[in-house]
Amino acid sequence: MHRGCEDCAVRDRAVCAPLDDAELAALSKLGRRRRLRRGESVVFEGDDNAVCANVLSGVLRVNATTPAGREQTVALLYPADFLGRPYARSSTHSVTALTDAELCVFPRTLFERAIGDCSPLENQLLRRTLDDLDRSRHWMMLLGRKSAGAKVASLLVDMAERLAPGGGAFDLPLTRGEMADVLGLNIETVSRQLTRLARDGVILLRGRRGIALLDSHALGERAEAA
Amino acid sequence: MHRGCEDCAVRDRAVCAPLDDAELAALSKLGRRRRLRRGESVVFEGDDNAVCANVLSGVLRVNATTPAGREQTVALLYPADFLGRPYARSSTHSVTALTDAELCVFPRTLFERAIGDCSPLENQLLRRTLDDLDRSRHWMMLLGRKSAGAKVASLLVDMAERLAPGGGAFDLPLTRGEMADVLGLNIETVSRQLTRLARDGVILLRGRRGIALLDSHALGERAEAA
DNA sequence: CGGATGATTGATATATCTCAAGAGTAGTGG
DNA sequence: CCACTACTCTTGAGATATATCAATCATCCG
Repeated sequence: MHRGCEDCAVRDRAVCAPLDDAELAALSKLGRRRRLRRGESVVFEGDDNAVCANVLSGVLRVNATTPAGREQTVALLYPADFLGRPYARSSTHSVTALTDAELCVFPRTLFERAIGDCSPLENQLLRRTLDDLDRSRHWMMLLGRKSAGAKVASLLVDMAERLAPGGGAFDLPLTRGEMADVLGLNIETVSRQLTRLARDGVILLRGRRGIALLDSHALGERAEAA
Repeated sequence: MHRGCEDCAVRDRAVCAPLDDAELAALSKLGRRRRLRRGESVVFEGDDNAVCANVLSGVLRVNATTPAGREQTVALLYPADFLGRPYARSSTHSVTALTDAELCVFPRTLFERAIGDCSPLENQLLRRTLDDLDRSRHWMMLLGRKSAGAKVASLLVDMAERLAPGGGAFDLPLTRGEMADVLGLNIETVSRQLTRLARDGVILLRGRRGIALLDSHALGERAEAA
């Protein structure tokens, strides 16, 4: 069955953080852990919107598809992030694992009931959703007004903050093509911009996924440049 | 002073819709009506985040500024929409009236207290914020992956739904330049796309702001085209 | 080691931007 | 009521960033 929340890796950072022991016990009865392999989806665009979840480990993407069939990634999910869309019967996005990942999954309707029964949970979810909205709007600015070079630099800064706080080296959770879907670019443009950053000594690329930020300051400048 | 909520134009559609009489009376004590002239701002990027509000009439825009100084509109607000960012000390966006407008304004901290005291209000705000997030992500798809022609068509469809449900003619609340800021384009490109739609008989332009959708179906197709 | 997939690089095409000029609309004040 | 002046909008020509197409090259995995 479901193990308790005592050993949860994101106990103090997920939506459930503000719950007291009794509330947590009630909520934990509804949840199940689920492992995902890289490439597996939890939510499918257009399908029944069956689940909500907390991300325990790994990186996921939230994708929308253009009517013409092109993909746009509208959010990246990291450990402790909340996933899902309460109060909607069907899902307008898909959610797919970019790396192997682990989730704490709740049936959507039960989770909605938990929201109604547990005011700290509702409030925390509201705060998170407001944060997500800010992030989404910030990303709109990037998509609408930044150059390819600034987009790529921004994404690297963003991922480094999540995956290697303090700076240094980390593994990219995304392929070039996946980065292109996040940034509204194509594969070749992403590749060229990375090559240029490496040539200029701002980053160091090691193999397909290895990256080190050699000059975070310069990278930040490029993320903000016209 | 502040008149009651009985004559409120958006009584049954704004965040306060689910409140009972007592709850509404308590909330209404905190709010004041405020008129805005076209061009006036209620919220300034980077400033103290002092207010939340309901839009009673008019159209407003929520803008973000690129570090390089370029503008991107991240949301349009219509009557009954909620405006503001609870739980944040400073504001990351500016909010400006595109037409003369009327708001029902609440001091942010008092509104936060009301959220805590009134569970239907909190739940309604959560639902709205989730809707806003969906809309924002949908717009990300447009910014990242649609062509100029599809962007302009999409915006027209969107505005028509809000301003002239049922189709037909309405006045554009935005100048060409303001449309460009919404779509991540420049003025000339917006103008050319509109001219083309008119030449093709999909819309009819009358003066600067007048527009009629002659062929909503064709417009929809163009909004979805590659 | 070999094959498959993903990444890089180059040449070319094209959508959108930029720059520049002219035309249409309002609004203003005589 | 009619210039006059401010904008805003349109249109065109040319520049440029990014996309597309195509080939080669790494890297990873079995």
